[in-house]
This record gives sequence, structure tokens and C-alpha cells, in this order.
Amino acid sequence: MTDPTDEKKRSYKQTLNLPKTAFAMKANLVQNEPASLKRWQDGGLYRAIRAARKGSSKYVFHDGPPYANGSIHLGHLLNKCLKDFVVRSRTMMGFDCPYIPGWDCHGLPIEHKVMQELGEKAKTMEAYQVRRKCQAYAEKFVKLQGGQMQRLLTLADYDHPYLTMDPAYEAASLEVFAQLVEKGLVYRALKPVHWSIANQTALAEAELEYEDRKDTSIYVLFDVTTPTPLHEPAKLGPNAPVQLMIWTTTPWTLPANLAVAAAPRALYGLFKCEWQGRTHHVILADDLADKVLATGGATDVQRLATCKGEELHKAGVRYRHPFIDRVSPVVTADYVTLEDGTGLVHTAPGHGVEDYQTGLREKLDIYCPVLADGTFDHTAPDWLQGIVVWDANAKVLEKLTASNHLFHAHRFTHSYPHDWRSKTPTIFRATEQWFVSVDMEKCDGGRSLRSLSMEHVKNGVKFIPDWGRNRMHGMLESRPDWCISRQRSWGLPIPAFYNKDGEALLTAASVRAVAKVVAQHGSDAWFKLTPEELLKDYDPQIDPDAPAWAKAEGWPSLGFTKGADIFDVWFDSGTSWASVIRQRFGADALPTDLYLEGSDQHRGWFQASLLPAVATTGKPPYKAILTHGFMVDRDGRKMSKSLGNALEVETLLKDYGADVCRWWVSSLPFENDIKVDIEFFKTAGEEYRKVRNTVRFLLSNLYDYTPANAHAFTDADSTSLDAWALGELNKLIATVVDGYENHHYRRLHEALFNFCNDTLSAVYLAATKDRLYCDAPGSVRRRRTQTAMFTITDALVRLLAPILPHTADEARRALHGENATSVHLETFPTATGAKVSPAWGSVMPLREEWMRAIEQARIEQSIDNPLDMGLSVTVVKDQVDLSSFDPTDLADLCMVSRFVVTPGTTPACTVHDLRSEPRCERSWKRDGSVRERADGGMLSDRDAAALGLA
RNA sequence: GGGCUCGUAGCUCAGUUGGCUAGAGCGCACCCCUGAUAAGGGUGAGGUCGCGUGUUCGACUCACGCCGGGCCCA
Repeated sequence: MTDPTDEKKRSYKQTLNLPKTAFAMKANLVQNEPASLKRWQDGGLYRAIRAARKGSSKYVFHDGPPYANGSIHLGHLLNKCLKDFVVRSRTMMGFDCPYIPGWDCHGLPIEHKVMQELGEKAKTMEAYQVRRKCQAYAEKFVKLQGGQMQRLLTLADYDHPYLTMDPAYEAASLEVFAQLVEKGLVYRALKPVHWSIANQTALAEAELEYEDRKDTSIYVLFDVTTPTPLHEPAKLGPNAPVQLMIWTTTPWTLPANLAVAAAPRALYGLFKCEWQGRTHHVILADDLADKVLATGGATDVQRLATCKGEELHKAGVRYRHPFIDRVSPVVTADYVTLEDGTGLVHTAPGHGVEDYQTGLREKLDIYCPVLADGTFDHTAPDWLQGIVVWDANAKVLEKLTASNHLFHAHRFTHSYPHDWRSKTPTIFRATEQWFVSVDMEKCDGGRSLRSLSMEHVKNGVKFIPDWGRNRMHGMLESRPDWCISRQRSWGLPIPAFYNKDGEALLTAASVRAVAKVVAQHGSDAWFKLTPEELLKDYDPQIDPDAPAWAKAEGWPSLGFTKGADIFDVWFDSGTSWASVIRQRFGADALPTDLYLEGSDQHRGWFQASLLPAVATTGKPPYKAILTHGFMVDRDGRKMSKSLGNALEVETLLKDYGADVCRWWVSSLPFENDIKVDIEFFKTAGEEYRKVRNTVRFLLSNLYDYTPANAHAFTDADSTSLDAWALGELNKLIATVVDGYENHHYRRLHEALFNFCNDTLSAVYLAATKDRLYCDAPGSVRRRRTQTAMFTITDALVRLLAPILPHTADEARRALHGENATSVHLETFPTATGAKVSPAWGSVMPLREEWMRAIEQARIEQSIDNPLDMGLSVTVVKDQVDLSSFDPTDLADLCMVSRFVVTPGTTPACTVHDLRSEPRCERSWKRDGSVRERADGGMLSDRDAAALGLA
């Protein structure tokens, strides 16, 4: 049996204008996003945007190249999404914002991987053959990552990316190099590098394997030749003999000793002791003295005086080398610790990185008497010449013992770097490297590159966040010269030639001659062609900078060779402003508007780009730098595969889809560390659903609306709910566009979410449901609301587009039809002109009070349904004037059946129980007009009118 | 060890030049609706603002120190 009431209800239900839409509640992003992507690709969206923005003012944004290795990770996700927000939002602001994605293709990680894959075979291959493998490897990952980045729905010229291994790119980099050479900023000097004796080659950190090795550590006495700050307090005559005690684990480096380093703030003591039957006065770190002196067998130890390490240095203490006729200084160094040794560190600038830094600072020679084969050269004492360093250890010990300078020696085991290929121990050996000087005063105006760059960082570049300026300034202040050479084969060759005596030919003209060949044949040419072929367009006779040997009679047949160095990969990417931006868009496109990378690039790409640009163009390559932080896990610890706390991008895309991931990125305070946890993606997914459902509800109530029946808003509408909503939309537009403009993505994300969640879903859409469903379809009130909703939907979809490219596209097509222009070709909305009564500013806070009264009535009077309530409200006139408001709007705003504004002097809100009054069977309202109609149903006036009943 | 930086409700974050009972969203609790329904709505409870010492009439906001993260160096 059917309940007759049910039947009637059902019949009225069919008279309602219930929402209808094809825009699904369930997004199905994982299936549908690839379809969007394909549609954009097939339709040539990137090209269409370029065409649409042709002639508009340009916003030049430049992609920092990720390394072409491995799959993209969360860092890429963050970086690429932020970049995409920039590109898409600037485009929607009306700028022509072309975006060329790039990849860093050269470098050791790839070469290393390829060499591992090749194994023994590598030994039989020519350099260019290995390079070919490297190129194939890079290409493979460019393709893989490019696909992954596109899956993130990022918009870029993926058909024409820039690769640092492209001949045109390489040639442009070389041209920048030529200009640096022209300025006289490039020089050659010694620098210690990890050196494999077995393979006679330099090694990178990644090519080292640390293994245990037995060595002899020695405590050595150096005779002081000057007075020290300790002489007087110790009551010794100024020329009384004292000794410094140093400790080292590499006795063979002693011939290259040029200094002793002390910790500036540590305490050093002068100790009188008996050793080997004689009285000695020895200086070493106070904290270590007891132990060390005892170990070496000294007795009757007596501390005579102490001083700080820096005092030894300031007093100009010097000592005589134990077996070479040389006097050297005591210096200070921050890295000296008192963990082991004597607190006085043997310093050989040619044999250690720290020693080298100290050497530079103290203007010591970078002295290295060891040849490529590991033997001592002619500058070493004759008893060491020709001896391999490993055999030299014993000889040095013998010599020190003989002269009574060896205080103590013992065998010990430590972890020591070995060549990963030959498994033999490596050494630090100073070799000739190429540098770009930051201190030579050869830039414009006789300034140094350092001071010029620092000045630009201070005044000429915008930093987001601003502390980046300070950070980079500090780094520039303390950075050493840029060592641009590497001893590898997978890279851009440094186009230097050498004669038999090792003298170099590297001038602006010679570099340009090689660049010409590289532009045509790629850098492989360097490895395949002869020096003469590479220099076929070079004539030293007309090159004023050519060295004498190249100008000599008979050149080039006198014989010379190609250098084996390649550029530091940072030079490759650091010249991208020239190789990409200037080359493709012209010099006018410099400086670019923005570089956007992780904050680690203050030392990396930002600086590598700044220095060549400032040196050669006099300007930074960017107007602004935006940095983001790093991903950390839920507990704030760094993310890494080895810790097992990393999330896979592939998985995230498969489980949540790109739009959800992008929504998450837009919610981040990206300038700091970013906590990542799978939970956050779940939350982002829920927020996305909220936004999507709001859009869906808007769309579903516009099924019978076209702009042709739009309501024309007038001042008389200013107190309408619709005017209020349009006013809120205007605020949203302002916040969101400003957010895009200033990279406040988080703020705009929040504004968009709150607009959907609160302004629309909880307030406006809840309030207007009744009229949309129950008013006659073509009624003025319903059309007015639909007009506002259409405007809101169209605007909202555009504002969402940079963040949710797929969803916005889908919604736009649902709103305007399948053949509408893509939202990505549109611009951001501007404020609507509808006038909004200022009284709304007071009504909304009052609404919250009314809602609380309703909640209270619900509990106290057990009225569950707000439609069973009526509200009598008294407001103080000079605060809010509700007289021009439609009481029905106010009732709808509170979702009650009736709203009466009653006169009075004190604010009040009374809830009336309307349950005894008849209820409209169609709208469920008890608005006081409900009575039986011609069809026998109980209906309100409005509903009866909508049905054409009396 | 140094430079820069971060530490506010269970979670993610706002808090402008120091000044009214420290805000939002999510989550949670309780409740409503069943004509946005694997939806929608209402109300509410949650905070020693990392710790300590100063400056000040007054500090989440300033200074110094400490603890715990991060990036880059050493």
C-alpha cells in the first residue's frame, strides 16, 4: 500500500527546479587528468596561448634545470608546481609568459652511472664513445622526467626544452666564457684534488670508496726560530730553544709543509720536559699535553706558561722545517680541534683542502712536490726524488728520527679514501686548475666581480623571502674563486691548448674559434678532432692575447695538445640566461623577471648564474629570486630514501591525482621547511572535494540559465543576497589576484577554500536553495540569483585555473559548453559592478548571533528543524538599518521560515515556535501564507503562484 | 663549529610598526537535514604562543642565552 502523503510529496517534488548537471561529484582525477593532458597536447594549448598573448608585455620566467637522472621526487613536485602557478597566473594576468623547461645533462653522476654500467668495457673505449652513452642516458631521463612533469599538468614548451648538452647551448656557454677570458678574469692555478696514482687522474667525491688502511701517525717537533708570547712568562730568554709539536697521519706530506695551524681560541702551553735524556721546551694544546707527552715518553713535565692560539699567530711565531731549509709561520684556522693530535696542525696547502684554504688566506704557496705518478719531483730533497709517496713515509720517519725530531710514532688503522675503480688508496695532490677570479678588479669600473655582485644582491635584486638577500650576500662575501675545471669527460670541454712546456693557449679569440666548431658539431668535436682542426678559424697572428709560442714561426706544426679538462656543470647551468633566454628571446629579455628554486641554490645556480652575467653584462640575470624550503617528514626531519620516510610522486599521483597534489602545494608556506605526510594529501583531497562539490552545485543550478536571461543589477538590488555574494566575489578576486601577483599562494588558497566552504556553501547557496528550487523558473528573483551564480562560477573557475588546471578546464566546459575557449586562454576576472549595501557588513556578524539563538531554541524548545522557527529581531537603527532588506532574504539567510524586524531600542532576537502553523507541502516553509489550494494541497502563496494555482 | 632560517590549539598555518578575553581551516564532540546525499547545515570543546633571563607600564611580538629541526658551509 502507498502512503497518500508520500505520493503528494512526490508529485510536488516533480514541480521543483532541482539541480541537474553532468559535472560528476566524483572527480576520477587519475583517469580524467591524462585525458585533459592529451586534449591540451592535441589542441596545441601551449602554442595557442603564445599566439593569444603575442604582442602582450612579456613576463620572462626562467627554469632552473633539474639534473637528468632518476625519477622526479617531492622536491621536483613542489618546485614545478610553484613554477607552474607563476607561469599560469602571469599568463592569466595578460602577460606573454613563455616557459622553456630545461635539463642539466652533463656531469659526474651520469658519467659515474654509465661507467658502472660499462664496467671493464670502459677501459677499451674512447672518451667520445663513453660520452655517447652518457648522452643516451641523459636523453632517457629527460624523456622520463618530462613525462612526469607533464603528468603534474605543468604548462611548458615541452616540445622544445633546453638541454645543456645541445650544441647551440654549449656554444653560447663558450661565448660567455670567451667574454670572461676577454675581461681577464680566467686564470690557471694549483689546487689540491683527490688523485688516483694508479689511474693518474683526479677523482670526485662520488668516485671514492672509504676503506680501512694501516698508516703511521707521527708526532713531530719543529724548532721555533722566533721569540714567542710564551718565552717571557716562562722566564726564558727570547732566544731560548723551544719546539712546536705537530701530529700527522701522512708523513709523506711533510716535505710540502708550509705552516702550522693553531685553533685561535684554544689554550696552548709551553711545557718543560725530559725526553731522550735532554731537556725540551715544547708547545702544544694545553688540554692534550699530558696525554701526548706521556705517550712519547717525556718525563718531569712542567707547564711554564699558556696563551691563546691566536696570540702565537699574532706574535709572528715561525719555525724551521725539520729537514728542509725553510722557515714557516704559525697561522690560525677554525677547523683545528682538540679532539686528537696536538692542537697544532701540520699544514701543506698542496695536499689538503683545508690546508689549501688556509694557504690562500695566508698567501702561502700551493706547493706540491708530487708528480702525477705519485713520485717526488726535483724540488723535493734529493733523498726523496723519484720515490713514491707510500715508500716516502718510511724515509721521512728515518730522517726525523735521525735528527731527533720524531717525538713519537705508532701504527694505526683508519678509514681512508680509495679509488673506486682501482681500489688503490688516493692522495691529495695540487694540480693546475682553471679559475674565475672574484677579486681581480677587472669588471666595469675597475671593480671586482665580488664587490659588483654583492652590490647587485644588496640593491638590484628582489628576494622572496627577503632574508635570501642577506644569505646570498654573506655567501658572496666569503666565497673563494670559482674553480671551473673538472678532470672528467662528460661535459663541456674547457677549450685550452698546451705546448710541450705546459703553457696554455686560451684567449677570447681561441675560445670563440672552438665555439664555432662546437656550435656545428657539439662538444664531441673536442674529443674527435685534432687541435689544428679545432682551431681552423683561429689565427694567433691577429690575436693580441695569443701567447708567444702560438705566434712563433712554424705554428701550428710545432705541436700542441688539447686540454683534458671540462667545465664544472655549474658553469653549464650558470650560463643558461645566455644560452636560453638571450639566445631565444634576445638581449631585451634580460634580466629575466624571476628565478625560482630551492634555497640551496643561493650557493648553487643563483650564484653560478649571477657571476658570469654580472661579469659579462654588468647586470644580474634576474630581477627577482624566489626560494622555497625543503621537504621534511612529519617530525621535521629531512626526507631521504635511506631513512625510508620519502613519499613517491608516482604513488601520490596514482592515489590522489595531480590537481589534489597541486592544491596541496598551493597551501604551503613554501619559504620554510615543508612537512610532508600522507595524511596531508588526504586532507588536501577532502578540501578538493569540497571545492569541487561547491562548483558542482553552482553548475547544477544553472542548467536552465543562459546569459540571455541575465538579471540587470541596479542599486535597488544592493540589499539582496545576490549583491552580497557578488561583493564577496569582488573581495575574493582582489585577494586571489594579489596573491598570484605576490606569490602568496597560501593566502589565496585559503581565500578560495573559505569562499567555497563558507561564503558559498554554508551561507549563500544554503540561503538561495529555496528560491532556486521553488520559485517559478523564470521569476525575477530566481534569475537574479542565477545571474549572480553564473558570474561567480565563471570567475571562480578562472581563479582556480592556475592551481587546478584539469578541474577548472572541466568546470569551464560544463558551464560554457564543450566548444568554449579553454579557461587557460582566459584572463582573471575583474570586480563586478553590482552595488552592495554597506549594511551587509553589519548583517553578517549579526547572523552569527541569530544562528546561536536558533541553536539554543533547538535545545531548549526541542525544535529540530529551523524551518519550524520564525525569528523576531530588533536591531538598533543607527547601527544597522534593515528596513530596505527583504525579510525573506533574511529568513533564508538563517534558513528559518519567517523573519520579522521589530522596532525597539535594545537589540533582541526571539525565536518563535511555528510548529502549530500549517506547513507548505512544496517548500516545507511555514511562512504564514500557507492554505489549501485548488489542487487540494497545502501551499504557500509563492508556491501556489509558481504552480499557477489560486 | 660558522652563516641564514624555523619552532603559536591534536594537525596545517595567520598573527601587520610590542597594547583590548591569541585567530582560521581541518580534525574531534554533540546535534540537524534527507529536494547538493559515498553530499549539505548548526553549535561547541581545544593553546604553559619551544625553554630561560632580560628591556618595557605592557612581549607571541624586541634583546641575549639554551634546547630541538632545516639549508649551505667548515
